[in-house]
Amino acid sequence: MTIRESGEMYLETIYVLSQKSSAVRGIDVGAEMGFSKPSVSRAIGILKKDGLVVTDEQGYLKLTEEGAKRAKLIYERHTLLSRLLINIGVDEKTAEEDACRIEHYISDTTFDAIKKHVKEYGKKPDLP
Amino acid sequence: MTIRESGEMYLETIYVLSQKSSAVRGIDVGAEMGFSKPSVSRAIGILKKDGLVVTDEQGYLKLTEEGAKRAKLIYERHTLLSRLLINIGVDEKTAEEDACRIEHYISDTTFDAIKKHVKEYGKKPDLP
DNA sequence: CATTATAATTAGCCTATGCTAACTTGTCAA
DNA sequence: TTGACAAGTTAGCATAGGCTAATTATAATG
Repeated sequence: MTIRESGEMYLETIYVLSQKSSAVRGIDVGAEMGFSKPSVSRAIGILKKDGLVVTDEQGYLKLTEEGAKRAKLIYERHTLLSRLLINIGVDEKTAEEDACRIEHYISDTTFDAIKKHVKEYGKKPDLP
Repeated sequence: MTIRESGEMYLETIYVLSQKSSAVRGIDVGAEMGFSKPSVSRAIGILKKDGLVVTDEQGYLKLTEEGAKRAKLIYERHTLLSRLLINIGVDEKTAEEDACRIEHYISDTTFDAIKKHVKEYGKKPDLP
């Protein structure tokens, strides 16, 4: 089964948190996303079942290779979309928020176009 | 209650069909959207309850003033989004499809920015 | 007028995805 | 060792929004 918007958001959140700390727990994901523990528990269960996330010996969440690949893709979409919006004059906060909602619905084609556009017209330096 | 993505799509579809024909029925909406009659029936029931759609004496669907206002807003988003995507190099078909999915998630702020951008850089003539 | 086709509705199922309440588990400190 | 708190899980509820099957209502035709 293909993961959905919700699953993508969880995956992306785990990815982002993993970059700040190697010790990411469900509770941290929930705190970041503003969701309850049971919601996180179930969502992560699905990601595990789909082979995108595992729990290490200490009980911390780790993305599998496939999970990391997918998360990066989503995060890249997020970043690029955000920059596109900023390029056309949207303030950063709003761009960030809108990118978050829109990122799940963009086709690869549009994604490529945005990538190209941001490369050509981007005023923002590359993020780390 | 505020209508959601689904409700917006139904509303927009009724609006678009109403421009081609003044005799729009539930079945036409279903055909256009690829949804079953019961799905349409329920969705339209909600739009009616929300005062956005009514049925005229002949049983045809009509948007109320409020319904038409909302539908136009959504459709305008659709159109502008589509043009933005075309402007940055996405082919028309994909732009159309993506706009359809994204249109429900754009903030007013971003919408205004897109409007401005399309006005300045738009290569496409105004649609009717 | 009766039959048939078309449209709409009702009943009820399914999945996704949020929630609370309650239980379990594991760690840590008194 | 035990008690307590934090993290995770389970059970079960709600809503949104698809679906099929079956019914009802309306319109058109032999």
